[in-house]
Amino acid sequence: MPDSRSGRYSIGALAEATDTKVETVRYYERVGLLPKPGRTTGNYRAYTGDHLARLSFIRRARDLGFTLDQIRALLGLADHKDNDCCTVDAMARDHLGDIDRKISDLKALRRELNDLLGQCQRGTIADCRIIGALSPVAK
Amino acid sequence: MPDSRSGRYSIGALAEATDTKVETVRYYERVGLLPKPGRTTGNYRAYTGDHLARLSFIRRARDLGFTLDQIRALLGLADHKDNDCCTVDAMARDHLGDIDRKISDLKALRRELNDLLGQCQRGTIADCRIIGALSPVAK
DNA sequence: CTGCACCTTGTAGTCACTACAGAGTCAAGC
DNA sequence: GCTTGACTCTGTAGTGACTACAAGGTGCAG
Repeated sequence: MPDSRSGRYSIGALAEATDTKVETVRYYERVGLLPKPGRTTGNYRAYTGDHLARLSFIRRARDLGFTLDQIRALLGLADHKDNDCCTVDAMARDHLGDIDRKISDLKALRRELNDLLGQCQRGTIADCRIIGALSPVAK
Repeated sequence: MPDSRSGRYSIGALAEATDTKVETVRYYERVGLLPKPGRTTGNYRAYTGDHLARLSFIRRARDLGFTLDQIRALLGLADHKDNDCCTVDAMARDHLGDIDRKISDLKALRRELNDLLGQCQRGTIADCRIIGALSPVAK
C-alpha cells in the first residue's frame, strides 16, 4: 500500500500489488519498460500510481503470453491515443495465430507420447517401447 | 555421409543427418550429452555410428519436448538394459501431464485473447478495447 | 597455388528473469 | 540511544538451450 501522505509506493509494495518479484520490477526498469521512478532521501525507489498502472499492464500482457518486445510496442501505441487501433488488433491477431500453432503442436505431441505410453509392457529396458521409439532405426 | 573407409562422420555430416546445427552438436558435447568423439590428424571430430544413434535419440526426445536433463536421465536408463522400464514410463507419464497442463493453459489464453479481438471496433486507441482490457481498473 | 568450404577454439549474446553478495536505510521495541 | 530485523540498494552472475561470431587451421578441386 502507498505511503498515505505522498501516494507513493515502495518497490516491495508495487511488487506485491502486481504479483511481481522485486527483482523483476528492477529488471523492467533496467530494460526500459518501466520508467525510472523518483527516489526518497534514502535512495529508495518511490513509485506513483502511473507506475502501478504501467506495471499492471505489463504483467497482464505477459500473462497473455506477449513478449517484452511486443509489450514495448503495445505501450508505444497506447501512448498515442489518437492513432487508430488496427495495429493493436493486428498484433493480437498475430499472437492468436502463434497460440493456435502452439496448441496444435502440443496436441500432436500429446498424441504421439500417449501412443508410446499405451505400449508399455512393464518389461526390461531392453524391450522398452519408449526407448525403442526414441532410438534410431538401427545402428 | 560417413567416410566410406572408416565409417566415420564429420561434425557437419552428423549435424545434417540429424537436422541439427553444428554449434548445437558441439554444445551437446560440452554439456556431456554426447560423448567426445575421436579426432582426425587435422584435429577434426570423427563420429561413429554410436554417436549418430545417440544424437538421433537426443533430437527425437527434444522434438517430443523433453528437457536436456530429462534426456540425460533417459539416456542413463537406456544404458542399463536390464532395469525395468517403469521409470521410463513414469517420466513419459509426467511429461504427458505437463503437456496437458500447457495445452489447457494455452486454450484459456486463446479464449481470452479471442474475446478481446471480437470487441475491436476499429476506432482510435483511446477507446481500444484491447488496450483497455490490458490496462488496470482505473488509475 | 589459390580459392573456398569446412573445421577448430573461445567468447559473448539471446530471453525473461532469478539469485546472490555486501552494503545501506528505516521503524519498532527496549 | 541501541539493537534487531525487514526492507532496499547496486552490481554481477546464473538459468536453458542454444546461436552467433571472430580469428585461425585443414582439406581438396581446379
